[in-house]
Parts: sequence; C-alpha cells; structure tokens
Amino acid sequence: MQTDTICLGLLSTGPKSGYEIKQIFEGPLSDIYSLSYGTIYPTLNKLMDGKFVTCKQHAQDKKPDKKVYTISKKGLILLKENLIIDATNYLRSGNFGDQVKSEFLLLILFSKNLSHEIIDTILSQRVSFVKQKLELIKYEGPLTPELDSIRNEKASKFIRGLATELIEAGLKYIEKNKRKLGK
Amino acid sequence: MQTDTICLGLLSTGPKSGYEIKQIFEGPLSDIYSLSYGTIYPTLNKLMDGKFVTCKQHAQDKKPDKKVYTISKKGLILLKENLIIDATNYLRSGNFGDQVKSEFLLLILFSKNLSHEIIDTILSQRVSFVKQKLELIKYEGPLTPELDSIRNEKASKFIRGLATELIEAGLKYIEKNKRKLGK
DNA sequence: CATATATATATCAAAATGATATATATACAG
DNA sequence: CTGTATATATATCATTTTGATATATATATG
Repeated sequence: MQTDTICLGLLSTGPKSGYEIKQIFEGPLSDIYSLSYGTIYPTLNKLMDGKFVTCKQHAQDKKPDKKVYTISKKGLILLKENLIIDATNYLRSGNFGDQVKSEFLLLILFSKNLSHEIIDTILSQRVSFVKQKLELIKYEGPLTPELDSIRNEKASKFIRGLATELIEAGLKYIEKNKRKLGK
Repeated sequence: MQTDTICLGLLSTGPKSGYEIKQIFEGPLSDIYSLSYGTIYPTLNKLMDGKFVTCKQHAQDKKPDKKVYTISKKGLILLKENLIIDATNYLRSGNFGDQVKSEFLLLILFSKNLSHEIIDTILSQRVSFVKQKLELIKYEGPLTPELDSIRNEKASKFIRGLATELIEAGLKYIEKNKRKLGK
C-alpha cells in the first residue's frame, strides 16, 4: 500500500498533524505498520500539492507551528479508489503474509554467540516491554481527540483485540520456555 | 543489526548460496526478518572482499553456477564481535519492539471503504495462508542440508515454538471475531 | 506443445530509514 | 537554581533497502 493511501486513511478518521501520525505508528499501530518522519512529511506535502488534503497552521507561541491536515473530498475519492486497487492487488499477489523485522528474534536466533547474562537481560527486557505494551493497548482512559478518533473505529477494535491475543500468547510462551535457551 | 552480521549468522550454521539465504527468509525466518536479493548478493560480495567468507563455484551444467559461501575464521570473529555490539546497542536503545508492516491489517483498518465481499475474501485468504504456514512450520520431514542446519539449532526450535503459538492465537481470534467486521 | 514454476545470479531506479538539525517548554535531580 | 532529559513539532538527506526486471535453463503441468 502506498504511503499516500496510508496517510489519507489515517486522516479519514479525523484531522491530524505529521507529528500525530508518527505518534499513531509508535502507539496504537506499532504492531501493524511504521513510517518515519522522512516519509510522512514529504507525503503530506505531496498530498497538499495535489489538493487531497488542506492544512491549517496553528500558531503556538514559541513552539513551531502545528500544521493540522484535513482530508478533502478529492482526497476521500482517491483513498477509496486506491484501497480497492490495493485490495485487488493484494488478493492477486498470492502473498498474504506480513513483513516482520525483529532485532529481538535475530539476537535470540544467534544467541549461541552471546553470554547467558546478556540473553537473560534481553529476554527480561522484552518481557517487561511487552507487558507495558499490553497495558497501553488495554488502556481505555482519555486521549487526545486525534488519537481517540482512530481508537473508536470498529476495525480498530478488531485489531486491538487481535494484538492483545498475540501479545499475550507470546508472553506466555517466553515465560514458559526461556529456560530452554540457556545452557 | 547490519545485513553483514545477519548473513554471517546464517552462514555460521553451514555453507549456503545467496539463493538459499533468500529461501530461508521466505520460509523458516519469514516471521522474523526479510532481505531481498538486492541486499543479499551485494552483501555476500562485500563479505568476500573482506575475506569474511570463502566461495566455491559449483558448475551445474546448463544452470547458472551455484556460488556456495562458507564463513571463514575471520568471519566468525567478526560475527561474535558484531553480535555483542548489537546486543549492547539493543539493550541501550530501550526500543525492544519489532518492526511490522502488514498489508493485511492496513486493509482491515481501512475496511470501511471496501465492500463486504472483498473483506470476506481477504479474511478467508489470510486464514488459509496462515494455516498453510502452520503446516510448514510443523513439518519435520527431510530438507536440504542447508535448510536443515538452521532447523536443528536450539534457538531455532525456541523460535519455531513461539511462531506456532502466535500463529495459532491469531488464527483462533480471526475465526472467532471475523463477523464483527462485517456490517 | 505452450505455459508456468523453480533454480540461480545480478542490477538499479525508486522508496524508506535513521540520523541529524532547529527551536522551545517542561520536568526533575543534584 | 541550574544542567539534563524528555516532549512537542517540522524538516532534510546520505545511506540502505526494496521491488522490479533481466538473463538463462530445467522441469512440471494442462
């Protein structure tokens, strides 16, 4: 899926700044997708050029202007067109898997070359990281309106539920089997 | 983790060609990491230049020569050094999460803009894909020696077990909750 | 007999990352 | 009260990676 479409998709749930889009990838969407600032900001400018989004600059005295982007009618049409194309290509491609890059699992895979202390630290850090993540996903309290708009989507709830199950299954497995890696 | 280190790590379990390394990323490691030919072949050449690997060309009449790379003593030393640096940086970074890019979950996230028929097809294709994947992971039969060398590592068994649990949890969740996405 | 898939390496334009720069506010420890 | 770290916020860019394409042949499949 093109970066344009992803940004439009996120903006279709409500206006957001580039910074907020990045926050979404680091928070609620961290198990689904990621994009860096170097991709997000140029994409937003490109979408502005094509008038697929509009932008309101909120002068915040002494902080840099916050540029909040809103999807336009033209943008909504493009989003729907692109999603249908993406879905069709996805089904035609025959590749239904995800792209995963796990520094954690690479270190475990090559753990023969590391000391037991380091492996133990890596495992326990991963476990606390993942527990923290679970708490964040389960958090139901107040959020900024920008982040809240995504959380309340029906699809978001489905994905949050899936993420919860996956994280819990992984946590359980690691806590049960970590001894098998030592010695 | 640098591509060099990853290739050396894979070669440390036995000699392999670039094509076989790619196969490993598409098979047993598909839930952990991926690299394209455009990264693998130049990396292997770079490792040759530095004498971290040696190469034997197997002339296969009428097929292109198969270049099988073997890690050298120098390469093994570099591997261990790099892994300790990577592990230390990983722990220092404070970021213990994985990078995930899921076309599937993006389509689900934006599914409001797609017809129910398309969503149903995407879900059922994903389910059969994942079931097939599970069978492959559980497969214990004969393999080429190159692929077998990785499968028998202690760490590999740990990772296979983890992948199995995660995939089964995901499968169960989708089959139970897919109705919630419709209407 | 044509067509698709598997084996095998290689290259490269286009895309993405990860690091860095800039600027300020706030919180927090010594 | 002062230095240090973190959060808000945008922007750029060298380096890395992808994804597509090229080349060549064997084998399987309808």
